[in-house]
Amino acid sequence: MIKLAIVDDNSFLQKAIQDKLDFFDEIEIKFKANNGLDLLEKLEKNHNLDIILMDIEMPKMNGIEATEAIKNKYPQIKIIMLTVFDNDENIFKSIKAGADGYLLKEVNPEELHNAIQETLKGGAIMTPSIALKTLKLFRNPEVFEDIPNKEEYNLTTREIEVLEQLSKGLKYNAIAENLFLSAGTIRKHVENIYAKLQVHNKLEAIQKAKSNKLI
Amino acid sequence: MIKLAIVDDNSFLQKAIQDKLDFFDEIEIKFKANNGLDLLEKLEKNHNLDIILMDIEMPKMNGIEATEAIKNKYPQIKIIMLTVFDNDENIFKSIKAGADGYLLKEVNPEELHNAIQETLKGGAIMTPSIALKTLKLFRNPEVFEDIPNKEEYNLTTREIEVLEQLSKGLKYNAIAENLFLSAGTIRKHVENIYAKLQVHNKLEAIQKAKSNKLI
DNA sequence: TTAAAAATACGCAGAAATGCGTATTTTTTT
DNA sequence: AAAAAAATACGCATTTCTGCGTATTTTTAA
Repeated sequence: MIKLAIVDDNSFLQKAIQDKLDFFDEIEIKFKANNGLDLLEKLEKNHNLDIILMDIEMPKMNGIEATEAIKNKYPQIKIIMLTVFDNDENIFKSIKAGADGYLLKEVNPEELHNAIQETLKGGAIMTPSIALKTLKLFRNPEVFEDIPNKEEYNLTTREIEVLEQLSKGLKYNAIAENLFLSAGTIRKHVENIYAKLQVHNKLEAIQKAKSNKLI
Repeated sequence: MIKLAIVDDNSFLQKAIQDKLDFFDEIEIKFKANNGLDLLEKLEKNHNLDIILMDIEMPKMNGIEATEAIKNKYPQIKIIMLTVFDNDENIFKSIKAGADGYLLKEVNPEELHNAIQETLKGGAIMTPSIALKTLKLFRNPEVFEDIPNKEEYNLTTREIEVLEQLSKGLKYNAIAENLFLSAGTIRKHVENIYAKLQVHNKLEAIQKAKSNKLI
């Protein structure tokens, strides 16, 4: 059985999607959620899910933010965006957030079913109009120049230096030797870095630093 | 009638494609070419064409170069890449060259027919495995630079799954919960991953996996 | 020239990760 | 049907990391 969830703030559209899936015996709709927050709460209780059909425009937390959160916490769960809008920004952000597919709500039951199957097999599915936009975005390298996440973290020179060493996979002792400091000092710098970036381990710190072009 | 051309240096594969299309009455195979140069010469005489099914690996002029040339001279002609290889480099270069779709030769007649229709309607079609690679390329613009020396590490599916979770910064306990395994099993997988990649911590494993496009 | 910020350093406690060994069950290949 | 590979799981010892507290010295800014 395929364990699936539907996320949409419009209960009519929720029902419409459900109706499309009712044709298929091996799909079990584990639950429905009305927005990203609602979904995260429900996943907190039970994350035994294979795939999520996600609307984008929703109150409280939209589908893109939710996708990002889920892919960080439960990366094994597949997510297909299912929306009425196909504007570049939504597509681009959805892909960046980690969506595994992107369909328009007008999709027919067979296509939806096929998309679910292919996604679970490890492929990806897009409606042709979306695929075209994806290709066009691809040919246009400017889009990759990120919307500068210009948050200000106020890392000091020393902290960035330590981050750079961290990002090489070096242990505290090795970094201390490299910089002619005590290991304790390195630890303290790392603590301060974590506090400033609001993370709790090396990997998260490095990822956040990279995505903000601090290193 | 849809006016179509097939470009492939292997006459058996040319014929195989033709056979797939013979089912469909509205498709007219205007001509076949054996390589990019051959195609350009034939277009010189008659460019009254709707769509081209293009192989990539060909002598004299390959499909990517041909696509670039044709999109420059006859941009109204649609081009679907049809190949046995789905490596990142080919996909990336094809898209950059202006291809309107990308299918693997194992595609069945209905899918091929559908792809032709959708492409002529102004959409784009990719097989799921290609679409996935496209999405990944999208998320990792760095990969555009280096075509790596894909070493063979023989990681298993499970090991890659664990690596992916590791790369999100998840702790062993969280990974265990996500995959419904014991933490001990995750540890063992990680140990085996380290042995295979010849590294000794998460960060090195993730970096090595990424640079070899294992994740 | 003070006050603030940054850099340095240590200690303790607990959490997490790593290395090595062993062993059973399940799946795949031969 | 047998052999090999993959996936599962535990235990023990050790290292490394993380969080929190405290404190001194150096550098920078008001």
